[in-house]
Amino acid sequence: MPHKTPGMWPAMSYADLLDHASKSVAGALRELGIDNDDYTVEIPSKPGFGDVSCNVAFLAAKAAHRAPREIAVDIAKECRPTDLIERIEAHGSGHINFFANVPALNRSVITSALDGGSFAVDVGHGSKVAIEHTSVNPNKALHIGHMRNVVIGDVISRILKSTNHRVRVLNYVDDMGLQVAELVLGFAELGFSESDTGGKRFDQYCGDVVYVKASEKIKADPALKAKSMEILEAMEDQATDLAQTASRISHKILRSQLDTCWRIGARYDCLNFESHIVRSGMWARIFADLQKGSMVRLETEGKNAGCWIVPGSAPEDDKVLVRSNGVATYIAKDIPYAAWKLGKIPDPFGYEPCAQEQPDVPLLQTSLSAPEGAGADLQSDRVITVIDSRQTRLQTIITALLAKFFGATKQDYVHLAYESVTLSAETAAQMGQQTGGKNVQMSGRSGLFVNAVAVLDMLQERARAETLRRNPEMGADELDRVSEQIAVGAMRYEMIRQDLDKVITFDLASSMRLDGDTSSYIQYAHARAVRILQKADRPGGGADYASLCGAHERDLVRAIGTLGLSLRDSAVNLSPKVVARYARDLTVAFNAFYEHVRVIGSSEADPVTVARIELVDSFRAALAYALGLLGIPAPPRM
RNA sequence: GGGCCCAUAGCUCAGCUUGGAUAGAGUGUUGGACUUCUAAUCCAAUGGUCGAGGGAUCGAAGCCCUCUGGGCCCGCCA
Repeated sequence: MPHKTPGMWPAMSYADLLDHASKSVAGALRELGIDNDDYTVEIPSKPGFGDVSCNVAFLAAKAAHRAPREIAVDIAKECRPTDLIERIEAHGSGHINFFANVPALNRSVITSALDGGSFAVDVGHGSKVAIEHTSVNPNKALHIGHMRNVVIGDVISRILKSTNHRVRVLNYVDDMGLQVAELVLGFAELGFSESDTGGKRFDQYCGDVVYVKASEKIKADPALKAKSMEILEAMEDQATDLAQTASRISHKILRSQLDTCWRIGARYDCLNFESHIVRSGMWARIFADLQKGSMVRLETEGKNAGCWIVPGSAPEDDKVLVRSNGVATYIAKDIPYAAWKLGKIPDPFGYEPCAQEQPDVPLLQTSLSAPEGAGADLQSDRVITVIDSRQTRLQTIITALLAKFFGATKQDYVHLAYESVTLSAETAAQMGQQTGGKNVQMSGRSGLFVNAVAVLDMLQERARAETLRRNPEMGADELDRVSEQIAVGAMRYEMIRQDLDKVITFDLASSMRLDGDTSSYIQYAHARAVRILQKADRPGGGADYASLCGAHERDLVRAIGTLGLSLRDSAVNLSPKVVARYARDLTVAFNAFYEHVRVIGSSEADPVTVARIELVDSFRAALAYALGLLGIPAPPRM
């Protein structure tokens, strides 16, 4: 690569540019005897105000009893240029604007972008983070609501890995819950066949047919309700036939679910089974300690008589830990589990490879028979649990109890909440549910949900038709691969482009869009860049970085150079959306460049052409990295 | 009744954490650009009492308070 001088140029060019501006201001303030360190330097939202802007004059105006613009003039006069900053101007508004040395900045951004791996930034300093996501009850196929969980969790894990965190990804499998028991009832009591699924995938058959039917009958028949509770109790004892059946069925469903997660590129380090948590005796040990203290008590009267509770601030806030029949509640089971994740208690599990082989990275699962704590190294300094916001209240309680019992802080144990995915009125109507024009919550119990695999398959068909239309000569294998990559990207992007606290209204028709603010818009630009690079001879001559000075080139350079800033922001705030928007903004900058600036055509030894080719290559590298953070594939053709 | 979240263009959303320059995208509608590195693209026009009111501030979409509308949660289910 021409002009690549490792170590000579900063790896994070825009972060450095900001740093230069900040130090320049600090120096000026010292000269002027102004005492202020609250000011910020930032990249202006609009062009025309320089490359970096500082607000210090506004802040200093008050103490000095002077107009911001006057102070700005004084400060700007004292600011020293650097190798990245050419000049400094006080703007009439009071802002101080820094103008970059364009060739130096271009060179810096391009060389660091072309230096593989230089996009990563250090936020975590090597700290250990466990991320738990997916955690779908093993009684059904994943629907699009679950996909939001999987994608958020997976993207956060990718972002944290790229910001120097040691990340472990966990998937909690509740193989002992009521939902599994009700499904077992469908097979054991209602005559559903385990082998004849009517051509459906097993998870889909169980969730769409058996579970829905069983739920319906249980609701109508108290005897069946009692029966499902019996099954639930029987499942506690591994030796019973019902426990064996439950285990066999839930594992079979889990296998189908994992296929779906793997299809969209999610990977895990360990599956944690609730049955193992229960049978490990973790809760009993903690409970014995708790009983000695004053944080829990046995109720003798009132609605919770016979239960062990954690007293709340008011009687109605009391939370039951152990039921009157002696069985621990979900909250009780979650406390030792959370404590285990945080390494607050010894590891009671052994680990063994998951029987179903995961692509790319090995997958473990908890085991009670394998030797304990066999080097899985899962326990972490910080735990992030991805669960939808309907469980915020419960998670708040668990966080508070963890603080009380184990001294874990809010930073250690994070509930990463997101709003749910609802169905549009139109899509609900297509599924036979009239909602009077309103959106509706999905419901596994009543069968009102949109299957994730079905959506992926439809997306792939759409993408295949579109790709074939443009690439009639493309072979079947490549067509399959590319259309799958487009489908996966579309699904993932849709799940993270909005903020976590926004409800997603899923509409089947509009989810099939491949233009506008979608992942295929972004992927398409990647393919365009790859095509240019394929066609261009790479002469290896000197690049004229000063020539990249038009608005389109400069916008593109800025977009490439700010990847690290977006990555840091998204990691600190646990916000996948920040990277999604970055990828899109980067793409917008490239498309504008592409439309207006010719790359190939003139002499390819021309230093201007060399610079443009390097710019395109830098863009490709930055975009591929950003897409990697989002788990969105980057096809070279589409 | 209590708690959490949301409200910005016709629609879907950025911007709010850390107040500062003309509030931005996509979509929709209208018009335009393919003998050119892929038109899944681009350009132009259109479109905003930033839910309402009050407060602190030189300055508010952003901060504080009140209210309105909407979503979600409040089980010996998970």
